[in-house]
Amino acid sequence: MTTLNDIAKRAGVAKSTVSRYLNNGSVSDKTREKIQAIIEETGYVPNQFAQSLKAQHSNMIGVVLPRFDSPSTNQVLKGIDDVAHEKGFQLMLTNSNLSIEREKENISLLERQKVGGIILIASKMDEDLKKQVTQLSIPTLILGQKIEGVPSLVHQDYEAGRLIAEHALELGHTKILYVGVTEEDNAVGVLRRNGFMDTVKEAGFEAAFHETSFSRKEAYQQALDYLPTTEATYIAAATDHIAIGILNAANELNLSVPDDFSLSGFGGYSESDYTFPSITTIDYPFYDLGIKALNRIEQMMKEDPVSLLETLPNQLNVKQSTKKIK
Amino acid sequence: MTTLNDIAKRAGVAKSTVSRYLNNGSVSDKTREKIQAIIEETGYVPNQFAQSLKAQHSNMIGVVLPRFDSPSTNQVLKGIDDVAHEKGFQLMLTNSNLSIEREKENISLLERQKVGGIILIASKMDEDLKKQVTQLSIPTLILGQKIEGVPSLVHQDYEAGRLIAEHALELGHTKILYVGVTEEDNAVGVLRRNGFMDTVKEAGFEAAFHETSFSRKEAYQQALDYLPTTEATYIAAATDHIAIGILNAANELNLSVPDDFSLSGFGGYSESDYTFPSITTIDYPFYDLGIKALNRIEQMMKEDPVSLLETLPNQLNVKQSTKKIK
DNA sequence: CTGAAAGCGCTAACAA
DNA sequence: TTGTTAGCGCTTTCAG
Repeated sequence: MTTLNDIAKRAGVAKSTVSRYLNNGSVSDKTREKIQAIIEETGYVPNQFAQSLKAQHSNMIGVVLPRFDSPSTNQVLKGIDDVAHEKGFQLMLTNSNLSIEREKENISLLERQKVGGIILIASKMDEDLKKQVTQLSIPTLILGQKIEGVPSLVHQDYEAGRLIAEHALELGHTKILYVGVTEEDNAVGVLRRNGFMDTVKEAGFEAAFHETSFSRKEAYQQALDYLPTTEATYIAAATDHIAIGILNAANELNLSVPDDFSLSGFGGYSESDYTFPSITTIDYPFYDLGIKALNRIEQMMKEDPVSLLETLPNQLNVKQSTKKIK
Repeated sequence: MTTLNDIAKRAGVAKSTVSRYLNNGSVSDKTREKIQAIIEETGYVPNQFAQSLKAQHSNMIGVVLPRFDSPSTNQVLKGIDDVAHEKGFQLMLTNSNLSIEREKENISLLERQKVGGIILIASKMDEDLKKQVTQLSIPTLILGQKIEGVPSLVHQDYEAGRLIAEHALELGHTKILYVGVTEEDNAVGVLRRNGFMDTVKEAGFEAAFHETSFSRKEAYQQALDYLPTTEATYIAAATDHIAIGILNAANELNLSVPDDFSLSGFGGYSESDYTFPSITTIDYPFYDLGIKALNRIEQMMKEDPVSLLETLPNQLNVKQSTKKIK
């Protein structure tokens, strides 16, 4: 392996000169050329361990993600990765497998690895985790949730709830069922639902509520139970996955969407395009979120000032699964 | 930050003694206890950069994956991650975004990072790449493809093709269309198809062939064209995604699966469970592949001997989309 | 069983 | 502009 020292010897200079060439660049033209030639010839690449040992941190970017098989997370990841690749950052991905304990573990791990920055794609949060994140000495960016005092990028979930509710009301629906998830998830479980419920209430109606999990399978099985008896003409599911589960149950029960009831999701995963009927949803800019995230964490690593909170707008995407009530 | 030196000083011993305590362990009981207490008290954690600088390599495991949004890759990843987490290995994931150039880049990158082992989830391959992999000084394991002389784990794709063909024939179908992909992908484009075609031919029939891409959207659009005129009573798609695309087109055209034609995929992604009708497929053990991969790379890193090639069996999973011909 | 000392490859303060 | 030097935190010989 070629080292700084090798280059220095062959160029007949001190290693600090080579180091300077590599970093600041304050070197005479003559030595510059000499060094350059030798580096090219040998294909020298600096040893990252030595650099990091010296610097006391690496410039990798750590990412904590909730799971590998979430289409939305994968879109975010793709955005992060595209920019990271372009800017030459190395990513260190850690999976917390939907466990809050592993989220904490992963953060500690990235801290120990002394990554330059952390992007936390949040799922569940508790006080412990918030405290841990707040005390981190590494620049940290939260995606999808908020923590007091920590920079974050979030979707406009409350507004998304409103958009879907307005859509349902415009189509003339008044018997409405909202199928949501646990309040432990603030963005999906609380904001979307509140945006939806508030809007329905303001219009003078009341939506029923059913709580399910994020699992498509569970949504499917529960829907088999409640679909036969529900009076709702519009069912708003809190995610596209849940909506797909409900659609599968409707098919199973020989109910037609949107003839028997209208159905919508949230998310804009490409999945909701490929069901039949395709499902009305709110498109979230996941890919853009990833792009923004990496740019922002880079700023933070350079200690540029950044705003604490940025919200990304989303929009209604009307497809085949919703229609005017007769 | 606490260092080895700090511990040594506080314990009144030399740092080499602490190091020995941490590694081999040949230390007197008395010093052992002293050191232990201080380490616990301070929460000391060894500096990985220093360790790696010394060792000239880290014990992270690098993974090269084709893209983030593939359900099968995600399953493999989950298997890899579960074992890695259990065994305390750190993963370094790199995305090659379906580009063979980025595959090469990523491998070089992992080489420069001096990871302890590389798991290459292959997609496309060319001679250059094969050469690069063969010359690697880091233990490397290929998933899903073969390279001469490099350990690999592959699916039984040819056999999978046979299984599906046998199923179609058993149901009495003789007018068969196989919708496949490019031969650049050996496992999916060549082996699956050959297994299928050979079996059909041995039975005395001939299947038609249509080439498409891996994209569900493209499969959908092309199917809109050929479904109205095809004579096939059985369509075998080379992946579940393609099958879903075809199913969507059938829905669009008011064709019924399996009444108008039977349809099958390959892959066993959970997606094929949640369409209506659910799609007959070959279940591949992706998660197990990930588990095996990590165990194997660990062996390789310990320089245990490993077999060069292991093939993982898969099995037919009959669901609602295929039925006996009338 | 333990300590002293060298060195992994790099950076940066200081001196020339 | 350049070289000398010290040191990041750890492991590992080699003596004792």
